[in-house]
Amino acid sequence: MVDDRKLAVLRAIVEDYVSTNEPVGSKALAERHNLGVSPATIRNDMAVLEEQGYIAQPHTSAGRVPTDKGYRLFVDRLSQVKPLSGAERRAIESFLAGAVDLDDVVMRTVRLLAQLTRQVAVVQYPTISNSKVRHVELVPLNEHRLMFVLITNTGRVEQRVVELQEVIDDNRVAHLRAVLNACLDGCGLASVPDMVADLPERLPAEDRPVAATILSVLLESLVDRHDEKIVFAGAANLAGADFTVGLRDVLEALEEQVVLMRLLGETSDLSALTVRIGSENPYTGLQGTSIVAAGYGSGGKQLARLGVLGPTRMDYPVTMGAVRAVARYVSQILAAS
Amino acid sequence: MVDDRKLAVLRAIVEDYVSTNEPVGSKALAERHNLGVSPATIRNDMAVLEEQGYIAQPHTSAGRVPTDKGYRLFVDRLSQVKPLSGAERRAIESFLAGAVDLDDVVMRTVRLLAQLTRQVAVVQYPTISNSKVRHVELVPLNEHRLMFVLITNTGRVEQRVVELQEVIDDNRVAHLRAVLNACLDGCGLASVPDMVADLPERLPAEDRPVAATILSVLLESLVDRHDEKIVFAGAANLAGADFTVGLRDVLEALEEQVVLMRLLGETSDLSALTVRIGSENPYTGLQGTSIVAAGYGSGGKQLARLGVLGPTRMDYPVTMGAVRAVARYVSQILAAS
DNA sequence: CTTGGCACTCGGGAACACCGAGTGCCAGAC
DNA sequence: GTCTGGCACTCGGTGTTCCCGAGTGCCAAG
Repeated sequence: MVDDRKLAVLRAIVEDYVSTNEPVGSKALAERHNLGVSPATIRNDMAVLEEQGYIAQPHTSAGRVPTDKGYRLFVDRLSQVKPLSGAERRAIESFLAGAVDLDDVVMRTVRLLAQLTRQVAVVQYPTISNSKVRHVELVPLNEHRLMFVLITNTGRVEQRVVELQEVIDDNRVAHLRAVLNACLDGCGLASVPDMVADLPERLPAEDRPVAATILSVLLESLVDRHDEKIVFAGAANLAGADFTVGLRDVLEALEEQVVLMRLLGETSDLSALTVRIGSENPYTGLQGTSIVAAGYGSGGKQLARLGVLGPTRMDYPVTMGAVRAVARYVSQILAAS
Repeated sequence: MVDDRKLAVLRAIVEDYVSTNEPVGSKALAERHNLGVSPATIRNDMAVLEEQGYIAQPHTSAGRVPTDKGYRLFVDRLSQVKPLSGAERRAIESFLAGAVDLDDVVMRTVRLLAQLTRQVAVVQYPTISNSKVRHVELVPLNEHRLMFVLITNTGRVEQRVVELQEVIDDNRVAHLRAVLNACLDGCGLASVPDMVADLPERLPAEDRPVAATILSVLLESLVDRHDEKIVFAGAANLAGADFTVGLRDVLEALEEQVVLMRLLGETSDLSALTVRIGSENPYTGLQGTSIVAAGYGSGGKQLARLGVLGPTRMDYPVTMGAVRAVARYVSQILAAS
């Protein structure tokens, strides 16, 4: 039985605990929020909430602290995403507008998010498999080597050096380049393997070995980048917050691309604002932390995700507002470029 | 007056303090190292060393701790760089050998160094101004836009999107590309501005506005990257070590490209192994840390620097050995590619 | 110059008492 | 039935005191 007042009490507990970082007691609650009832009544409610697992006592005779389950209820039913102030929105806009290329967009985004939320920001590079080929370039470096550059419509550039078995002159390179571009231009990266499967047969016999070498490198570069690149910033913000779990574990997780990847990405719905609270998180070592993430991408299609990581005890409405806003602005920027 | 025995005492103090992280007293010294004299004698020596500023007492009636000046003397005169073990060398080699491009080399290097030294590793991307142009590519994106790509001999790729005022067809792009490459191929980046200064005049009048736009972007991309890119890894290693100064300051410094840059780069001699100890370091907030850095680069020429940052109380011989070894191997890898 | 002896210092840990915020429970009021 | 004031109880955190021992400086003798 969870009536309205109990929910109000839970909300008050979460809010107070988030702002003070100290277990909150019945008396303080009655004073700071006008719930219209006495501390004793609140105590009764708290006893019920505790029994149901929404709050807990660090030890007897201390105030209550929200549990992960309590935060979850708070996020789901008791709070609203808090929109940013006008000044903040303008700051985001002007800060992101100055970006010169994709790297720059990502770097600015992650810093912005870290600064805005005063927490650790994490940004995944746009997933290559959702992008399309905009151009393929072959650049001869010397007789036996050429550099292969793949440019996608998200502005991403993949480069590889290809070692060739035989000498190849500029004309043949130009021809290969033309064939490749004709074949791949505008084609989704996911379908590249299909498109190039029969390509060698359509070339003069002499060019086939070279083409095969290049294609293998091309395909490899696609697979390779399946381990998506992820960057983070704002680690300094961890220093202030004291984690129940060691700071070391958190820092280690942050440097593990794979872990970060799954933190952001392991969700079915890319577009929604997802919140993962404390133990909902699959990784030990990140038990005391929550993740707020959102998808972003150009043209309505979600390409990748970004988010922040902070202590479970975070201001969810504000954090969610910041993440959502940044995701939207980045999407705009990407769509425009 | 610093006789040999006093130096031996200082060395013993540094070694013991580094390994135990506790102020070291005269008795312990006499036991652990066979200096052939009694604790009382050592006390006298210690009193002299303290007076000269090489060691200090955290408080009366505690052991001695090396000062920055003491570490400096130790590094300069009392220790030798410790070579890596064969196993470590092989590990480095095989780990770096798998790199596919410049980004990958840098990323692997920084991780390797962090793991090897158990400290924070910092790697600067090869300085573009020491590189040469290998190829310039212009890729039409649509009628009003083209992507400009600059490839250097260090494998670095700079890309910019150029917005044009007028429609430009493929033939004119091809022509421009040819002219640009003819003019710039093999030319050092530093001399690019000179080389292109009179280029517009050598083109047909109709192409001049377009060329000017492209060139301005080109020049800007050179200047822009003067704020060199720097990456770090191993922040988790900071969690263990307790700094006299706050961990937060260190993390903040690490995320400030400019600060890192100067930490690594502010030295005249690129090739030497440089060590900056505690307060020798210009930045408050990094007082309790030391930096060990070395230059690296392909073909005997130093292109950039790499190093590690750790508590002043670090094992200098081992750290220096690791930094030197990694710098050498990276140079080899770069030279080969 | 080195050494053993000796008195002195002082940080850090253990033991202890105390305070007060906070709780649970109960009887009475609305 | 629900709320409220009262009351006894708990217990973490803080401040105090005390003591120990590592370490020192100094001095006189070898």
